[in-house]
Amino acid sequence: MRSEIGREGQHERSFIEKARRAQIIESAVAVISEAGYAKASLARIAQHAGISKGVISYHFDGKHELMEQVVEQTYTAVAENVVRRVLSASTAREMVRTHIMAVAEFMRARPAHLRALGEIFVNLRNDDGSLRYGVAASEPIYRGLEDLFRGGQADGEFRDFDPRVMAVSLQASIDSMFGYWAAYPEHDPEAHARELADIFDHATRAEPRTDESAAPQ
Amino acid sequence: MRSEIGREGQHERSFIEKARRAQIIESAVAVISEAGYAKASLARIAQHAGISKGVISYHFDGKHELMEQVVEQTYTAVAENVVRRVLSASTAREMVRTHIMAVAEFMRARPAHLRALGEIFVNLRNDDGSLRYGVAASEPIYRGLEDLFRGGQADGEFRDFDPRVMAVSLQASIDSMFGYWAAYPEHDPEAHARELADIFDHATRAEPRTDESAAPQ
Amino acid sequence: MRSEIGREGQHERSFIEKARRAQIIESAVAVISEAGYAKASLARIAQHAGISKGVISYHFDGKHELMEQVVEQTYTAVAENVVRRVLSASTAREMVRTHIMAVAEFMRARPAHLRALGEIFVNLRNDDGSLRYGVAASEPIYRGLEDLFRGGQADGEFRDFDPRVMAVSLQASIDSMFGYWAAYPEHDPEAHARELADIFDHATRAEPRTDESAAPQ
Amino acid sequence: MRSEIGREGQHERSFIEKARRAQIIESAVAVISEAGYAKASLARIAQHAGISKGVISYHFDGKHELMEQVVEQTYTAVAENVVRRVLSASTAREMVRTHIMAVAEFMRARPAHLRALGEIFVNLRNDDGSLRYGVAASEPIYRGLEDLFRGGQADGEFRDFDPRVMAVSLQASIDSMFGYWAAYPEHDPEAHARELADIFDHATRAEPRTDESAAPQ
DNA sequence: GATGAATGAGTCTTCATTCAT
DNA sequence: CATGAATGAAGACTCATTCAT
Repeated sequence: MRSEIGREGQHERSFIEKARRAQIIESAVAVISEAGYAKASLARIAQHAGISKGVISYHFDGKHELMEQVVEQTYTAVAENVVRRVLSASTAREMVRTHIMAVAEFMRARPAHLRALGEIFVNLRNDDGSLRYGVAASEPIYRGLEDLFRGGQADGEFRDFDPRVMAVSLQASIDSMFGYWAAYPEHDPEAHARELADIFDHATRAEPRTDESAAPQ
Repeated sequence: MRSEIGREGQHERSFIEKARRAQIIESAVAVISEAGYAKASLARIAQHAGISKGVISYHFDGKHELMEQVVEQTYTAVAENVVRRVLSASTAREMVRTHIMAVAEFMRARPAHLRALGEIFVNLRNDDGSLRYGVAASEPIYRGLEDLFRGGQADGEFRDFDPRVMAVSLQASIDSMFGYWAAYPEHDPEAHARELADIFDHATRAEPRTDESAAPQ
Repeated sequence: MRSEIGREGQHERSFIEKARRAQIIESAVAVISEAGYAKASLARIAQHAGISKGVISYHFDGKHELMEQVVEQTYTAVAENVVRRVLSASTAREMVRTHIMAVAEFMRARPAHLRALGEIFVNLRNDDGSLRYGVAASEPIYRGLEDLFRGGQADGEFRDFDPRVMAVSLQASIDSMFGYWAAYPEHDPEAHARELADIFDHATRAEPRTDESAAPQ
Repeated sequence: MRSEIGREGQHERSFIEKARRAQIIESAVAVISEAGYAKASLARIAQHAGISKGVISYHFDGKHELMEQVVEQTYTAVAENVVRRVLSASTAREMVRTHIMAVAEFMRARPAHLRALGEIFVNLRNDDGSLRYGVAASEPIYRGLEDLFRGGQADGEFRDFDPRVMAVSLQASIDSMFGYWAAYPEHDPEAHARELADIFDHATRAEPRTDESAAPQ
């Protein structure tokens, strides 16, 4: 009901409304994560929540807003969790490793949320057909990682590389860790995360010596 | 159709049929890449091809098969291209670099195909709701990279790491390179590819010395 | 509600209730006149009144009754106004002219009410699908005009014509005056009213002479 | 299907399509005229035509286009019929009378069409909420009548009056004739038409003499 | 081989109404 | 008295599929 952000002039939500919205969002997450975005109709989400279709329309401006809320909620949760832990690390090197491990942990705790997030990212579109959350939605993450990398380079912890490409690649590798685990549930995500941390540790660290270590060709 | 003659295997398709199928596949690629999977209805694909909707149903068993054919065709093209070039390299290290560069090249040559491939990968589902091409579809790639890595490790070119995790991460990083370029067309994909090659060069190569180089924690 | 007390007639409504009903009716008028009948949902009316939807249901038996009340209120106001002024005229000829001018005046004073009235007239239907207010709703007006015309004919002021057809045509012309003004706000309604009075003055008055003035054919 | 006017570059309709469109339009007319615009859902129209809902969407771009087609078809039929007959009259006075009689005739022949026309006129709205056919849609009629009146004034057949107001009033009176007949089916529309012709004959004709004929006040 | 036509299930959304608080 | 919440039916529209020609 009504709109959400920029609450100009109205309406802190009642307790019961917040509860309903939360319930519907959870159902949306569950349905999307199980059946995929395309099959996640309002009917199905309502059915999963045990409510009537109209309730969703009552509490959300439309499917679009519901999806955005799913993203916002999940995203916020991930960010808080991860950022807090990353900031507790002292060196850039440790920060990268912590970032990877923290995301992996969150992923183990809430696989459905992450899956739903992924589905919405690649599917939700604006009216003009453009992706609502494209790569651009990851900008904040890229930016944060870039800063981190630049800091490490300034400190001499990291070698000289393009921080943006490193950020994009790291983020993609983390995402794939989740996807891989989803496909192979017997796979050990923690071990994967540790390996991944090693990979980017080697990829970023300053050259141990002044050898002829640059890439050939 | 697809059943009357020589039903034990495939009947060989007539010239005209092959042409029609190719034409339809190309239109599917174009529409998916422009409008996204969800908006890629048969009607739109037919319109783009300048034919009637019925023709698609005539030449393909259904939308599902059409999508599978799009994947198969594109996939085959990528694989041939990349594999041939990778095999021309002599060391494992060079092979990895060549792999990255070859994919990047293909991607620049056929962005629509890659985009369509991505859309189908994350959207096409079996009747039971499971993803038709999940991570599992990348198994052949993973397998190939694994072998490559293992070879390099045996040769002493590469350090000791989990080849599967490395394969998954590399593949994801390559995919993200494409996605990033799609979102930021002014971004230089070749430079990105070179950076990426450097990243995985550092990530895989044998330790230059017997330092205290392992990651902490 | 509307039933507990004094159920044999109407219970007299409390002050607050009358105020609420008036407020809701005004909002209904405003919304109908701005957005049209089809878009005048209870939700919109409630929103315009700054109250909750339930209130309307509480004070009115349903949308149907609300609409009827809008008609009744407006209709009463028009009738009182016009009738009083018409009766102050002394000849039938002046009465017709006064009738036209009085309606025009009311129309300028309350355009929204007239517009809403019109919308409800052509839209509100009984459960069986028949128009709630069809032409039949204008019977009182027709009747009044008929009497007026007949009086004028008896006095020799008016020529011999069918008073019912004249009444229907006059009323329609008056209504159209309003509609035309609504469509062309720069149009001068008072001039229009004067012209219209002239038209029906010529149409009704007794033949100036005993010419061969009857219509041909 | 596809769009209609401005047939740039495509598509004369097949025989069968024309037939279907005609059939659907007739059903729309019937349903609107019987149940009213608000109840004339695509479902009902389809049911009346004995076809599935989707057929309508297939042959028309949407409900909006269907409604416009109903108007266009009916309008064209009326116009042709009436204009042809009016032009056969020789004096302005006769033309006015013929106009009235011709519309009355058409109205008797196709009451449902006229009723549907009326319903759509006052109900169909553009996306922005404005009436698709407001008074403005009658402009061509007004214009034609105006010319006619001006001609008569120039010839000395008609007295001096505002042709626009006369046109609006005449048209409204004609419309009301139809509405009245619809409400009172036992009413004789031909007699009504004759009376109406008399009314406007008196209203328009030149003053027989130089009496004291101007309106009082 | 190809087409246009038709179907019917499924999509989101709107809405008048009811009800517990 | 008033509210927010919920319902369930009905709305227009989309789409993959089927079929006669």
